Amino acid sequence: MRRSPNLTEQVRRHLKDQILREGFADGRIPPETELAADLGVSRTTIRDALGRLESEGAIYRRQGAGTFVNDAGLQIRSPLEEIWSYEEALEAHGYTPSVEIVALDTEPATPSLAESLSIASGDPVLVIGKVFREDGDPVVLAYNRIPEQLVQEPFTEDDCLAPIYDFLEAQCRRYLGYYLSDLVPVSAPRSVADQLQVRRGTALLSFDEIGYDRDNIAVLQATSYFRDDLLRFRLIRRQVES
Amino acid sequence: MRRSPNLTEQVRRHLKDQILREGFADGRIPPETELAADLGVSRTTIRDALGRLESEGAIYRRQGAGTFVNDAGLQIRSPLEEIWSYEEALEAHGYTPSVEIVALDTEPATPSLAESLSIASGDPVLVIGKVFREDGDPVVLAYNRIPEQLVQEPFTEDDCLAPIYDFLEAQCRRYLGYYLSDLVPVSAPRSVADQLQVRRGTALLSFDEIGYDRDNIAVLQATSYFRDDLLRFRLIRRQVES
DNA sequence: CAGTGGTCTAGACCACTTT
DNA sequence: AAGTGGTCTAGACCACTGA
Repeated sequence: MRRSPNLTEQVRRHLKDQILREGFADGRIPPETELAADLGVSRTTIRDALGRLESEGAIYRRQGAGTFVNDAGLQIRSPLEEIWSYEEALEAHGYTPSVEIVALDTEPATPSLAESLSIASGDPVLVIGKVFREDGDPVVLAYNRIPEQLVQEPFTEDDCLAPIYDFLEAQCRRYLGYYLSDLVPVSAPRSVADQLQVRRGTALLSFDEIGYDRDNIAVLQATSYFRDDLLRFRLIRRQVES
Repeated sequence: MRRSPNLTEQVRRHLKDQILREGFADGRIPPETELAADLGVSRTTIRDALGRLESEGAIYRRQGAGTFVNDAGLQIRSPLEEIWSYEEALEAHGYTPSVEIVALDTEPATPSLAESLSIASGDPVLVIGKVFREDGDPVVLAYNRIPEQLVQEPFTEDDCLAPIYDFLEAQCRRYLGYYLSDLVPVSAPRSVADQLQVRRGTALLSFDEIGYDRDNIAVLQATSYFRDDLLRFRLIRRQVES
């Protein structure tokens, strides 16, 4: 075991694999000291890895009693607190998605968009619209907006098929750090309903997100719509210590 | 500084307070070694506290450069990965809510509810329905379902006004550990639309949750509906290390 | 009372940014 | 080169569970 990713992450993946292969009898995970000795790392590293597994719902711990596999929590496919591409998310749900560009355009920034992206109102913004399908059924409709001044490299339509963070790296030399995301229920308007092949007025979940790079600069606005009948998000909410 | 809550949490709150009071010049947080010396704790404790602040969006860190306040992330009011009462959530959004019971009943468990709660189909379930209002405007409609066999203590309607985890502790001697929550967009049906005073068919966000106690036993099912125009959820989604 | 997870420390070394 | 955050270790002691 050596560098990249770090030891804690390697241990986390090792344990996660073993959990998914049901490699722990009775769902009981060995004591931390034993894991540390077996894997040749310190108990601190083991505890960090277990801490991540706990926060993603894969295990739970009871002081004095032990550490156990959490079957209910393992049902989470796409952890909301992480960034994933829609291809990844759909594959995690058992799909084999295809992607199609449905919009590729330059538009002037509206005042609110300009405010979000810290650019001037009316500045040109690249708009990339994509639909992700499973077996012909549209599951996700996503629009990404990037200030045109950030786009340094020329690109083809194929480049736009890639996950947006790959596009940001290749075309803008920016590295996506995090999204600030609003969860917004919408009643499908005409254009969205057509793309997702649902009736107008169908209730859809949407994400309204601003993407920030590693220097905490807004580089991206994204709006995505999901067919609730084909893709549902699940998360864990924990009691915090008082 | 002594026990309960633990040192890390005390440090986290101390730093969070100072951030909110804008006590750090230029949004720059002192080096970890300096914080450790100032507060008289180890650097590890400081790092744990900073790690939590980072994951909740209050700060960001850049290796080699420093730690900084994240103004955008501070806009998050009700972190989705935590459990809060709706009173708390609404207060965090600047409201001063009132609560009213709109349902208090015993019903037989449907097959799917029984499955979720690990009880027998048809077993009696206590249903508590509540509406949370701001200035007379309904903001949240919540239904909680608890297997009647768990309810050990007699209770009055007043007990039902309390947050459901308080009810679980007082009446069932159970301690809520976490929720497994589905995010579900719904087109408001008649009953919900009436309670929330919106038109039928309005798109609403709902949570469909199973609550587990500290021993990982399902003790509660909850469905909640939110007026998107009055209460919106925001979260941080981070790039994970590859 | 033995064994488990929970908290905290002190210190070493590395990777990266800034000057 | 100096200073910052990132990783990892070894070890001490505490709090709680369960036989």
